[in-house]
Amino acid sequence: MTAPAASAIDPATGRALKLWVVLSRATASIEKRAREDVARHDLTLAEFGVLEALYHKGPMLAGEVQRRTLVSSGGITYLVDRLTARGLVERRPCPDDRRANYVALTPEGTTFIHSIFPEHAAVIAEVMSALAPEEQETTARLLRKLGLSLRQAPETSG
Amino acid sequence: MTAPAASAIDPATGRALKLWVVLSRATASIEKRAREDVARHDLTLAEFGVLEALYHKGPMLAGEVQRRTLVSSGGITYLVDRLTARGLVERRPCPDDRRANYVALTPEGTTFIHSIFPEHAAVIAEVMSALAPEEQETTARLLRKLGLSLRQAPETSG
DNA sequence: ACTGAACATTTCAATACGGAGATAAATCCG
DNA sequence: CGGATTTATCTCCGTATTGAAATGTTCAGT
Repeated sequence: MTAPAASAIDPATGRALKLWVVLSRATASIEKRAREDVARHDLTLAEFGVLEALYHKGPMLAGEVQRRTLVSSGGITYLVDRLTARGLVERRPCPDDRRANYVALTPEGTTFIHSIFPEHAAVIAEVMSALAPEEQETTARLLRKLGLSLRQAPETSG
Repeated sequence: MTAPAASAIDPATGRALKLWVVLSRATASIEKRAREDVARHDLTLAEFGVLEALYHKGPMLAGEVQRRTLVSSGGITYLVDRLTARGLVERRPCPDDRRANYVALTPEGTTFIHSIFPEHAAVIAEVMSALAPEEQETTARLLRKLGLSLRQAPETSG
């Protein structure tokens, strides 16, 4: 009688809920660790994400960075403003489309992310080392499947 | 020349980073969906989490709710304040320890969460239905392993 | 060329949440 | 018993983030 409604949950739903809880917790734990790591350099995870995206993909349109880093359109402006103020990135007008503009690392920004990325990657690697390589790949494959299904079918029921 | 540093990443680190990206994205997508669902009832996910915890476990000390819902100490006060203002939960003094107090659902709160929980659970179930039951269990098992390792070993390197 | 719709980005106000220190109660130890 | 330490919660402030409306741009149709 201590679990009033849980008993009314069918197995499939219970399984889904359990997965959701575990997924949330694991992500929160890792995020916390990652956040602490980048905080040493006075960065938020979102800021780090922008730098990393530019580092690995080169200059991108603001909208691309936005989609890649999963922040709102207002958020990307804020982030780029902050990083610009620190001299790590810069805006460049897009010649083809004057509505848009590129965001690119400055030389300082490149040096900076180049120096801190490996440490951060090492932290993530250590965190994930709780799983064997094969397990990591299995998890990634399943989560990718899950994530893709959500982007393809935003609203199904009705 | 378009991927300046990625080539310098060893396979194990690359695997870990890839998993981290996929994990973040999947969680963000599901969180977004879950957030939209509870927003219909003018709740944040954190508020829903508090209600759900109390619903399934009965009255708990504020600190327990905090640990379970992964918010800060300041956050739990804020959440309980808001839910109290809406008449959904109430604080009850703890007879044994006057510093502490229980947080419990009011009758209204119980009715409320009872009426909305199944819908929310159904949303989660639908989201997770992209994975077969066995896949869900595998994912949950691996993520649990990952999450546990983090709580047990907060700081390893040094 | 002119109108209006779609689009990329920015501005702006609102807010949920985290974190440090304060408060108050319980516990421990001499 | 009385002072020190730990524990549970709250208050206060900062701030990252979102969502809506505004701004300026492109493009299709006529």
